[in-house]
Amino acid sequence: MNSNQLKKLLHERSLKATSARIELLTKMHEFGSAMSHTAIQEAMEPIDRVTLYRTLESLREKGIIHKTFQGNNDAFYAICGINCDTEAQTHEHIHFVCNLCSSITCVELDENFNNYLPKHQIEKVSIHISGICNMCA
Amino acid sequence: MNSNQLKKLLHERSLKATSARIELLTKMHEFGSAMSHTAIQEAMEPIDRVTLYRTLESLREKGIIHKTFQGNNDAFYAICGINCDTEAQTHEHIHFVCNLCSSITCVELDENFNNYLPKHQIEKVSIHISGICNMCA
DNA sequence: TTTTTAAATGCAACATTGTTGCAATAAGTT
DNA sequence: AACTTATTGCAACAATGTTGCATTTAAAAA
Repeated sequence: MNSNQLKKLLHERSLKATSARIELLTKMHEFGSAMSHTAIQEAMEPIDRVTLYRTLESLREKGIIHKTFQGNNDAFYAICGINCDTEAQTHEHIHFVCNLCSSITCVELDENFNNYLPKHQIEKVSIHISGICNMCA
Repeated sequence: MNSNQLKKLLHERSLKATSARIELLTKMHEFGSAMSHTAIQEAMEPIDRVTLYRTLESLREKGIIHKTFQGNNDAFYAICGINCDTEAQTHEHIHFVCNLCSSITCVELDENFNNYLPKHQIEKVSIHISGICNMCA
């Protein structure tokens, strides 16, 4: 995804195509899988911490990236529609974290979880799985 | 679970039966479902913050409680074997968070996730589901 | 029961992470 | 090019988590 495509995407979601946003999305795209907040911060150095928080939040609000947690309190982020096979702005998926290469694969989830939770109304599902991915196995 | 049972449990795991540990486990047991770190801190007032961190960590290390994250960075904790239907010290389950009453139900997970992730070696699964629980529905 | 000893606590100080307000800057519009 | 508004960068603050150390407490030994 080049700079012009990113600008178009940002404009579609009524966000200005600022250098911080373009750089962030480019870095995440290059990285190829989900990145932790810490990893993003390092990759964006010497960006202002506050700007990074606000940049991530604006992109998340507009559904361009999504945010999850994986067993510790370092949030991680993935580009929607690049790491994930869906166009929906909100969607559920399995995050598979490889314990060897640390890559995070997003897998769509379509199973009916009501089998497990009868009478529960399910509004949001997030699944985190870790192990060894097919590349590392 | 009374104080003597708790003392026995702590001794079995080579932990001293200190008042902080007994009080914490009693409060969590009374509460009935998983509690966030914030909720625990409030319930334990005026406990020293450091002591609470260390108490939670020691109980977690010995598999008496477990720790997970649910969409934000306020960790939550549940007593293993009380909130969960298993004796294993490490186990996988679905956490169902009710958006109305905020209770957290643990549901055992036994599905074969390799159906979703062919060739992946799955070591750890954590699932977070939120919605409306059967009590609130 | 008293003494011993090792673990756990409480405090202070520090480190890290996340937030708010505001003036300066940059993006998109006219 | 000038205008308008979102975004940035900084400073200050707030909240969360960690470390070292002297004191206290729990459990074991005498």
